[in-house]
Amino acid sequence: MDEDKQDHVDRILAQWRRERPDLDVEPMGILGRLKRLGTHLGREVEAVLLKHGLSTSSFDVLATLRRSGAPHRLSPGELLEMTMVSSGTMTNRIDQLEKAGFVERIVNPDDRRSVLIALTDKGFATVEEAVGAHVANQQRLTRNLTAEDKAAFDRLLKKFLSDFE
Amino acid sequence: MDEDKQDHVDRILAQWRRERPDLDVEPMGILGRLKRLGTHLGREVEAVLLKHGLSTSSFDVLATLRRSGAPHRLSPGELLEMTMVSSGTMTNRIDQLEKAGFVERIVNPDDRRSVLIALTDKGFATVEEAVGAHVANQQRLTRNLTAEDKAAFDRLLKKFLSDFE
DNA sequence: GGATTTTATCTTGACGTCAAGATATCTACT
DNA sequence: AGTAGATATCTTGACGTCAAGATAAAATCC
Repeated sequence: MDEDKQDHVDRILAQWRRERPDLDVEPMGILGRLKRLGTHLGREVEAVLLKHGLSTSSFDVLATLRRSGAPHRLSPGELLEMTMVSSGTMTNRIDQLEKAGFVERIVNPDDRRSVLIALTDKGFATVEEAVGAHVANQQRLTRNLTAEDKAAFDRLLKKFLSDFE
Repeated sequence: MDEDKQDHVDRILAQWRRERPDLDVEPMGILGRLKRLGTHLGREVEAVLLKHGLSTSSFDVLATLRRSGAPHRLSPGELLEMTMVSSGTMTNRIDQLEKAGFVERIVNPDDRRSVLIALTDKGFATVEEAVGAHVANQQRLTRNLTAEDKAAFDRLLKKFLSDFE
């Protein structure tokens, strides 16, 4: 199934083996493919969300609120925990979503340092539509992997990821 | 080996299953882990290169020139083909590297639209050191994967990646 | 109850990226 | 030769991100 065909990363590794035969580049192959694949997938995902007026960043926040369940409210701090971005980035994301009318900031009467980010009706409707298209897109993107591939891949990803979180 | 332990992505999927049991979220698990893993790995890589005064972006360009072999010169267009970035991004990267003294722009006598980007001695020395540390770091990052894991992972990545390039 | 430390969020300035368009040069065709 | 189209690079303006620090409010400690 063309598994032995040289791809872009193979050519990079071949160059390194020629120029620096002392280096063990096996990990570079894995990490290089992982990075390229991530870039491709990120662009595919972005393209679909854009049709719903959302960036990946915006979608991530709206989706986090949506899947948290009613009443669809979380503090910026709680959103932060779930999204691997800095606090400044989260402030920026919330600002945009608020400007677009997808969320609103509600003062937290119990802790005035804090604030609650609440999905508006418009935000809820938008993310509800977008998540359907997003999931369908994810299925499309993985359609060429067999069930066995997907299971093995997920197991390896989970194991690898566990080294970092 | 704790493969059944809930990780961050498992918790996200559980939330979606509760809120939207109609969605098939298996692909979301794979793509979510891939994205998070990529982010973690990217940060680890960046940290090591930073010790050599390089960003990942800068290193990518210098490494491409280095592994192309003597005389370590490529046009911006050739660099573009190998790096998945836009032409504007490449111009910006070259500008920085030139300012830092790692590369120089040499006019191409055969085609005056074009230019050759050449590693300076300083650039060569820097990338030569950096690539050693980088490869060692990549080995460290993958040290918890068995030889079988790595082979299986690479096979799956290559297959998946082939859908996009 | 007043001072200190901790927590939660936001602000600032810098960087890397992209899409779209500008510029300069080359190629091909008449 | 002259013109039209293709090609190679650079410019511009907008985003998303981060680290570091600012601000404000709570919690803790004496």
